Amino acid sequence: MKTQEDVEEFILHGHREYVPHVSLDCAIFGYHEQQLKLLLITYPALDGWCLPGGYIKRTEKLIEAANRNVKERTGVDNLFLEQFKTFGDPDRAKLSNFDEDAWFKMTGVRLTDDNWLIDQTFSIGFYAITDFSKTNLQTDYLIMKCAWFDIDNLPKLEFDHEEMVREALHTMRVQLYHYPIGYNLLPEKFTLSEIHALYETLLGKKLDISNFPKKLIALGLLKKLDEKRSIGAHRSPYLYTFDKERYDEALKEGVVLS
Amino acid sequence: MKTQEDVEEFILHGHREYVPHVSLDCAIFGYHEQQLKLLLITYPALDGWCLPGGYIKRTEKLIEAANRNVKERTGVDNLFLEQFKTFGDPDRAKLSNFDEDAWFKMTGVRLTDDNWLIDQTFSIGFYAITDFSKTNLQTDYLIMKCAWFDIDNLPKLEFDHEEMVREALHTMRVQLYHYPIGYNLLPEKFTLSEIHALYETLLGKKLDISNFPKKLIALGLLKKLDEKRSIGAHRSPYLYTFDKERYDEALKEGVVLS
DNA sequence: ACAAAAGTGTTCGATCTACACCCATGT
DNA sequence: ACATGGGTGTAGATCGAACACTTTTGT
Repeated sequence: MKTQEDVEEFILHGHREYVPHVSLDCAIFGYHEQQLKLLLITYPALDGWCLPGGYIKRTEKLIEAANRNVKERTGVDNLFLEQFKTFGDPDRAKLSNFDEDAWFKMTGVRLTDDNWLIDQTFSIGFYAITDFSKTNLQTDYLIMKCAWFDIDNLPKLEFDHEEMVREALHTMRVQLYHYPIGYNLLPEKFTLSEIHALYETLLGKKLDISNFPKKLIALGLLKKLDEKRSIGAHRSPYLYTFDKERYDEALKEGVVLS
Repeated sequence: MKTQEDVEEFILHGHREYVPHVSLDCAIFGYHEQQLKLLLITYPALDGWCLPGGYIKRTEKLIEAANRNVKERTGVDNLFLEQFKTFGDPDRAKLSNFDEDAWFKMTGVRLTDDNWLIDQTFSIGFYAITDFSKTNLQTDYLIMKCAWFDIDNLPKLEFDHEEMVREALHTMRVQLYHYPIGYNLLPEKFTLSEIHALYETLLGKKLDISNFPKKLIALGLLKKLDEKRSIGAHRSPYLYTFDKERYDEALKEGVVLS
């Protein structure tokens, strides 16, 4: 959505290119140096923050649409993306404070009651995780703001997006030991401390530093390398990598050691 | 869908009452005496079998629509119903062998290309389990056949419904120890043998008879009663019930002992 | 007494948890 | 040598699988 013409076309005739009544929303988690953040956006004429989302093209597979969505906001492609739930109660998208005039000013089009965007819409929830320091946030003609928020300090969200975030977090945490989450969140080679911090942050709780590596290695997700990294005035830690083969299997099979 | 007028109205103007482009499909598993079956239906003018499904009324919550669907087919209300995945790839509903003339004979309406039923539709998958001996299968003006099939001997299914069944089975089996599945599948009071047979059948594998009760009791799902049941020429087994309070918690919390 | 089914231990090993301990490194 | 963070080891508890054993019941 680059120009105002794009927007007008989308509002008036978007249902030709996109399937109406169905959208997707992405809970994109961002990790970096022991901080867990969530990407939120704002739409024109709406006060509050929302999960980034959008409609699905008639030619697209579901996962492709989710990927496109994530890429449009963050610049990052081919992230690990996983469906967690679909939302569709009739009152889920009730707008509390839609400012018609502000919308008109922004878009140049009045939203009439018969517009395809007004009708009830189901939303398929996806979640993803990326390294927020490597993203390149992009707004849009229809997306006013786009920013990372600390997961423990989220603003009030519009629609049913707070429930979505709860469900997304829960699913992500359950799947953390079973899917190749975290693959893109660490450098190619990393230390145990780094992955330990990552898992603690994602799970939001302490993990015993001694038992933690045993578990991951037992699961076969980690490979110990023969290299060390110098970190200054302390003992040099060994480096590890993810066992890519195992991870690819996991993606196909769905689960590592089910 | 009782009369031909209903059907005509539905085909021509259904999108007024129902949300177009979105449907749901239910994998309804049926259990009875160590048999696991799946409910399948056929539509007019289509050779193959499908999962029962339908559209969602504009006034309905998602779970209510799923419930209505299950009740319309089986007569059973208020089953445990759980979403497992949403399907929406553009080619998922390609009809291989749609017989236009047969459809016209059945319904009295020709399906034109601009009909709301023809357009791309996303489907939200639900699964449920019931006791098939207590169901009362019902067909419809738009549902020609409706029958239980042995889970190990399913016919070829239309659309992407084979994938749906695979996913539904997988989700059900993962959730078996965490959700109050099976609550409606056994009599109020039952023996360990009965619930043991149930779990073996649902999981499709043998479970050690000795360790099995320990696990369920440890999870707190079972309560041992002070009664026995006489079963003839053998030792009388104790009776058990589900711990309803624990189960209700599980429904709210989502998980028993996460 | 017996067959058949119910129900209870008991052993062994794997896995988790908590914590104490040793190692490496630069100042 | 010591402070600091990296890494290993171990004792105890818990869990799970496998399998043998005892109990109950009607004939």
